[in-house]
Amino acid sequence: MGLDDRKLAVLRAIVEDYVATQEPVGSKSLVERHQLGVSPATVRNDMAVLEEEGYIRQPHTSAGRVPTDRGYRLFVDRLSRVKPLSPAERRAIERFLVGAVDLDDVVHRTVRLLAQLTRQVAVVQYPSLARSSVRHLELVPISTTRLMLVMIADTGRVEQRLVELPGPIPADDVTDLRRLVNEKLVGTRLSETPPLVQALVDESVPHLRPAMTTLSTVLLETLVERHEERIALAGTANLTRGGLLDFQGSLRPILEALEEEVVLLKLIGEAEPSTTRVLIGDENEIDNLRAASVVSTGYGPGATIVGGLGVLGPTRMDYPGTIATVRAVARYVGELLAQN
Amino acid sequence: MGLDDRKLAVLRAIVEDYVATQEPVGSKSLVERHQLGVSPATVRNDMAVLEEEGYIRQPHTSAGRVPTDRGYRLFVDRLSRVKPLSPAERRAIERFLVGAVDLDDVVHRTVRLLAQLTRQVAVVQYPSLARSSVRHLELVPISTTRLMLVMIADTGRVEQRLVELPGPIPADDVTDLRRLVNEKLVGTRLSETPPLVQALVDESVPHLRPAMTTLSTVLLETLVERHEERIALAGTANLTRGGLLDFQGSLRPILEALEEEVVLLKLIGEAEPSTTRVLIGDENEIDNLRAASVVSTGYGPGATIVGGLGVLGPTRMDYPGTIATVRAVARYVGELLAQN
DNA sequence: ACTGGCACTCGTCCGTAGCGAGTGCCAGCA
DNA sequence: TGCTGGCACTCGCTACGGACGAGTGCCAGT
Repeated sequence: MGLDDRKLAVLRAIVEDYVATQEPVGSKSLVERHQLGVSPATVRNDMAVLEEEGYIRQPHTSAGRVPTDRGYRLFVDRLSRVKPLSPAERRAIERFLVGAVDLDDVVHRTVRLLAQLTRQVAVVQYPSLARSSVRHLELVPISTTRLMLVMIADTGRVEQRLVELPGPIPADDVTDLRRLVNEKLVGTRLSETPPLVQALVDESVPHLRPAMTTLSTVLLETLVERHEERIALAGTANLTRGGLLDFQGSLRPILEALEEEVVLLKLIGEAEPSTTRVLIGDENEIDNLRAASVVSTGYGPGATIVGGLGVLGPTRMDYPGTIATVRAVARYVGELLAQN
Repeated sequence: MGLDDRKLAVLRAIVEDYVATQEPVGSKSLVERHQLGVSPATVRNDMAVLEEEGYIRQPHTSAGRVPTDRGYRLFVDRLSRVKPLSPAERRAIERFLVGAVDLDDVVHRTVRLLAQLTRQVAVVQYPSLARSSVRHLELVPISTTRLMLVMIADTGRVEQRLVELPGPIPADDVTDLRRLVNEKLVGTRLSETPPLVQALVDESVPHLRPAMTTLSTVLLETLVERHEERIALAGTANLTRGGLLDFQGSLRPILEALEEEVVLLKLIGEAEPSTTRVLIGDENEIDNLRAASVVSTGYGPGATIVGGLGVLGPTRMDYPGTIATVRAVARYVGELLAQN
């Protein structure tokens, strides 16, 4: 499949025009809007080749061409540079994130910022517990048979769970329990805690054992199994931009997918270091999202990654701009986290 | 405006048929589907009166009638009884809510349940802090100049905030601070704390005063001003049911409104004891939601109310069924909270 | 290898016509 | 007075058809 430079230029032009106008682009308007230096007829020949190779297609016989998912893929991989951010955007990011007091606050501001800048649906994963370490465990007596377990992670995440003890327990024992779990668990990565928690039970003195057993169950449940990941979402209203043209007329499947945490995690939770992942249309494993594209990346203090964030929009999106924005936001959030 | 019994029966029939079929209903099909005991011509006369009074209208000259917001209002107020729940629904509610371990868990399960049962968008407000009392305040040292403040409310809500101290502080002082704030604040309603917090600063011994001042600022910020309310949302995909007929073809304004916490709070946060509030179309103060109806109520342990919940859907909704479900769910949630 | 020319396709945009659901009105009847 | 059957009328919906035009594929010429 010999795609010479001009054919690639034609593809790039088609993608850019289509993204801008939302309308199939024909050979004539292409040569008018771009300095290709050749006639429409030549462009048509190139188009025929591009279509044969599966990079573009005609919605109708007598209409212009539209990029296919494969065309977008080629465009993203080889035909586009990441746009530098405008100073205005840069300022917007700083202004938005300065003044966050809280991890919750950071996440909420970030997701709104992303939605606003990209004008698409934004998704931000809270710092993953699996990638966090225990900073402190607190046990707060609620009544004689109830404790509130509060776990503070080094990433700023705070989780709490009610612990229903098998029987009443004196205040001194709570102090002991608190000391024991902290001694054992502080500083360890959450993913490595299960054996340590088991050890806590095994090693505990007899009169603490029942309480410790219950506590360990809750610990494992809270820290490892349930709730493990949290997600923030914003900008769903942006799905309605571009009328009903994107998403083949029905937002239903998209909205359904966005309600499933599992799905969202799959989209943005598998971040690898310093990569921006772009999933275009069909490449998406989730059926409901075959008409959408996802741009995602990881974020974290310094070089480590503690979570993912990204945006979801129509396959017809401004990839260079979106990629730039997603990266920039991720970097700023990382810096913000590093300050903790 | 003399609306005799038959005219009311006609209105009721129109509402029921329109809700069921989503199509304007004509005089002929009305007499066929309901035992009104009169001819279509008579029904037509009644319809003319109902239209004159503003309870129904014709989308087009040659089409059947559709209820107006005013018509729905009359229907809800005088023409419908709250449907008893089916045993299946009752079981669904119990099954769904049993096994919740956490306030977070309760809220999430509730909002999903509501969305599923009513097939509409569900909104649940977390127990309002303003209506909660302080159960315990915990201060966890993160570093020598940083504390994590954790507030546990009697409603189960847990809020945390990072406190940046003006200077390093020894562990003993943290203990003192903890004791002082707890002695002063535990048991008081959140809305009554501000003067007490101020008193804490005024009364504190000199060497604790700087730390206490900072702490008091954060306390006031966290507990009273910011974040004060939290909201959970589910079922947005249900907005797409009924094609694009509801909401006059554009989900945009609805989705935008749903992204604003303030708006949602206005919708469901003003609950009064044992009332179910129904807002129909125009009655809604929020412009974006003029095409929608909201059914909401308060919930809480026993007779007290700590928060609101409700659903949002097209004005063309099954009011009796929706009202019944919203009430039932609110009652179950209240019972669940009472167990704490 | 590129270009201009040309025939062809086909979606879009009217304008027209027939259909039919539904109405309003009226005269007649209990 | 209130209900009914009958009837003319409205008007949205669908189908049909023709003009238009953007866009294409192909081919012969440079």
